[in-house]
Amino acid sequence: MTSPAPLLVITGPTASGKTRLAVAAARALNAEIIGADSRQVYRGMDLGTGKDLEEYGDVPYHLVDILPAGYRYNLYEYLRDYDRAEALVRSHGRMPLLCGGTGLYVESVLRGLHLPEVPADPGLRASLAGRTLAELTEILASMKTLHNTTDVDTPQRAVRAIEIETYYAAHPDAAALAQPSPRTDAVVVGVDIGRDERRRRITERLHRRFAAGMTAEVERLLAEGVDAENLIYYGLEYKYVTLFVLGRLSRDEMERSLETAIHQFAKRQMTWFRGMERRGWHITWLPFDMEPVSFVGEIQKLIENARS
RNA sequence: GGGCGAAUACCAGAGUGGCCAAAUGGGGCAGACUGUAAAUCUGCUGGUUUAUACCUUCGGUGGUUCGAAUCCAUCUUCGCCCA
Repeated sequence: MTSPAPLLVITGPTASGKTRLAVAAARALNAEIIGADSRQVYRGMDLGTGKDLEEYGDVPYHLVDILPAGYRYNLYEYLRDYDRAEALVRSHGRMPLLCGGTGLYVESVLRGLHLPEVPADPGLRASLAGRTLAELTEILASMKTLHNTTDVDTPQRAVRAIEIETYYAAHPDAAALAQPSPRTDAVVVGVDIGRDERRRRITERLHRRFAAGMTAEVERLLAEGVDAENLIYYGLEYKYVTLFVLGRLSRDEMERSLETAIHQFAKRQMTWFRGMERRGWHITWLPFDMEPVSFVGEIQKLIENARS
């Protein structure tokens, strides 16, 4: 009796070439790719998110192009969709290959986190309206141990956190569901790329994207009725190109700020991965410029070791 | 040829006798982060393994002063204006 296929994870910073390597691995290992990218979920946002759909060929992929541009996806929805996607891949008798650079999504999957649906509570929100962040923080602290800082970054976040805690208090079964159970069947590979090379590739890729019509892509999204504020909220390419299209930034300012912002984003991704390692996740780093055949060979070894 | 202005840390830029290793912003580095995560937030950023400490720094040189990034002289470079 063979043990079930492990969960293979391929992550890394932006512009490291994750997709290409993941596709090679999926072909060799009979896997289907599940995206772990908070922006590639949107349809019509291709150049700016670096979707590279043509690289997939006949390899099935999930959680890419699943939502209309302008939608605001979140972690709860991602985990819900992830669980469905993994079940679907397994029902095909294939190995799930989680690929993407959204650290929060990747780590949440690895932690075996499943969040219950917590509906908005208009009454509660109304009763908390106008409270200061300090007051909200105090209320939240009285409900649970503050285990993170982003809950109380802004009043809106704090209100949502209180809303969730209130719901948990009334629904113990939902609270129980939110207890993570870390997965032990995962093999995590990181695409390793040095800082200078990473920055070079980001800059180079950015120029290619502009040449390929990234500005036109944003103009098209706006013309289709996607709200500019939502595009700006997406950050990076969509934020800066939208600001340029709206005339709020000159072309030169936009290109410079965007390039810097992407470099900073990649750095933040690396901070997340280092944090994951400190939290106990083992990531095997393989060089970004490895031959796909060798890359796949290394992964096969890792999977065999994990099985024994 | 004459006149004026400017030269400050990686960059921009404040400071105009002591409270200045020098505001602020950017960049960079490090970090946090469970319902926004390509988001949001925090710390550090001349050197000395710790520092309410010392050393080196504000174009160069030489002065004035108890004390200079700040005042004076001179040189260099850059910008502007009049010829």
